[in-house]
Amino acid sequence: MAIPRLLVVDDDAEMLSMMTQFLRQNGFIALPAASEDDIRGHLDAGRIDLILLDVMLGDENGVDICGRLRAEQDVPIILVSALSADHQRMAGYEVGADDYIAKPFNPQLLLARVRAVLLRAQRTPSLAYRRRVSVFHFGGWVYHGKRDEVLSPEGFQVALSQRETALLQVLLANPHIPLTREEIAAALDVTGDGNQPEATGRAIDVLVGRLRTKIEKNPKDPQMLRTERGTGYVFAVDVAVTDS
Amino acid sequence: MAIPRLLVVDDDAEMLSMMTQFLRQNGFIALPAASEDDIRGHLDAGRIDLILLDVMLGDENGVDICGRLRAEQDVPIILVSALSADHQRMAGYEVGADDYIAKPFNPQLLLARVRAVLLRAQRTPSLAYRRRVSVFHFGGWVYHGKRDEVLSPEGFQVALSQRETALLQVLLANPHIPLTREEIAAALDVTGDGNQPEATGRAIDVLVGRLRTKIEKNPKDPQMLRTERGTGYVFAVDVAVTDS
DNA sequence: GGATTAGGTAACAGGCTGTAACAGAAAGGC
DNA sequence: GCCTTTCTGTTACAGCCTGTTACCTAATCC
Repeated sequence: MAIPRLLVVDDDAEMLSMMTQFLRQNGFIALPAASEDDIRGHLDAGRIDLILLDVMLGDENGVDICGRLRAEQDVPIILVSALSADHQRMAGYEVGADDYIAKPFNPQLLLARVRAVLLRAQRTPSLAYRRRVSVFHFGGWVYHGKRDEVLSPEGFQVALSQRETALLQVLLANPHIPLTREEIAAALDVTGDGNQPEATGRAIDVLVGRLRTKIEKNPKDPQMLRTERGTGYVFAVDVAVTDS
Repeated sequence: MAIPRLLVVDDDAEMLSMMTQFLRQNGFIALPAASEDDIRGHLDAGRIDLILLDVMLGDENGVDICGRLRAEQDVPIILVSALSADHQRMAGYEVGADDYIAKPFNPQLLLARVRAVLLRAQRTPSLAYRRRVSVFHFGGWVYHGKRDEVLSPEGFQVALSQRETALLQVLLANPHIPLTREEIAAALDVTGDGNQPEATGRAIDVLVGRLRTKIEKNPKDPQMLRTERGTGYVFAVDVAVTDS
């Protein structure tokens, strides 16, 4: 993939400058925009791989804009907002946003989400769609998105719980990319109901352990779902996706 | 789907403001209107996905307006009224309203009904109409709406109770869309007599279980009528609709 | 090596779901 | 009207799922 081109939309000039600079420092092409007209101009002018769209745009509403853009195009959109209230979050997803980040955000989290959305978008417009139609191959294993079936290299069907399946989907969408526990929790909630992820607890650790017992030959020495000490976890296998 | 555009019609300014604000907070585009002329203006001006129509409009009658609109267009209509007397309710349905809500209503119930009606409307003008004329194919099964007959992939006719049939219709109208128990109950009541859905009880769970024993090859491991833990149920099959 | 910190996981508890059993309601049949 | 059958909601119980806690081991730092 060529360098991803991001369109950053915010009506606060300082915020806009800060975000574009940060994204450029991290290897992206970041273009600033301040209004829906700006966005449309950029979309007409050239390739845009992802839009980072502020929810509060003066008297305009980012959610509405997102809805209108999505009705016309398949460009991935991440909504950014100072309001982290759940209903807002849900409104964003209903409109077809690919992800949702609350301000103030952790810069690393922003990068991780941008990368995750770009990776997903490389192949198909929406994760939900992909789940319905795709088959994932990884390390001899097969995951049928349509049937939620997991087949071992030997051809045995393995039963995963809903939460384990969701984790596997997150990993399949982000192979070779280290994910923090927070990122995983956030991604799981995207797939699910959008609750604020819990601050404490070892839920992700335990979930990872449970998935390992089911898909790792030797869970004590995991080959695919590796620990990145001090960081989180990595899905260290190549993933191939086919239709059907 | 883009953000649903709702037209809220009420001659009480305070009520109108309250409802539009609440709907906007929940991610909808809510447009206010106070008269039949207002409604026609909006309908001519742009897309309207659903009309929330107060029955008492000064000297006008929402039921009459509903009848006239429906004679001309297929826009879904939910009637809202302070009078919950049964004859009023029936008058509403005879006129072609898609649902009927009594004031004062539970806000969450309003949302559930709005969503249910929108979901149904996504595919077809009216469920009643579709039932009369359509044949549904899903996972090898066939449901003849006209005759209320269900045929298994092997061609055997399967007898469903009234309630089971109603549930199947709701599922056929919403494939791949997770439905909460409340949404299912509301949709069933629309199909039925419009009773307030019971707050407690596991009626939907049991109903789902009963339908599973009849249309799932292995009810213990359902492939079509899937559980969405913490949410509700999803009809996870593609549905094809043909005339005849 | 010893101390400290991070990660793995067994055990537990609470919540959610499936379902058998029961009872009241509705619909026929006589 | 009375009985039978069918339908459907409620209840209770069992089992699964999942987050928390606590303890242990492994890695890291000094």
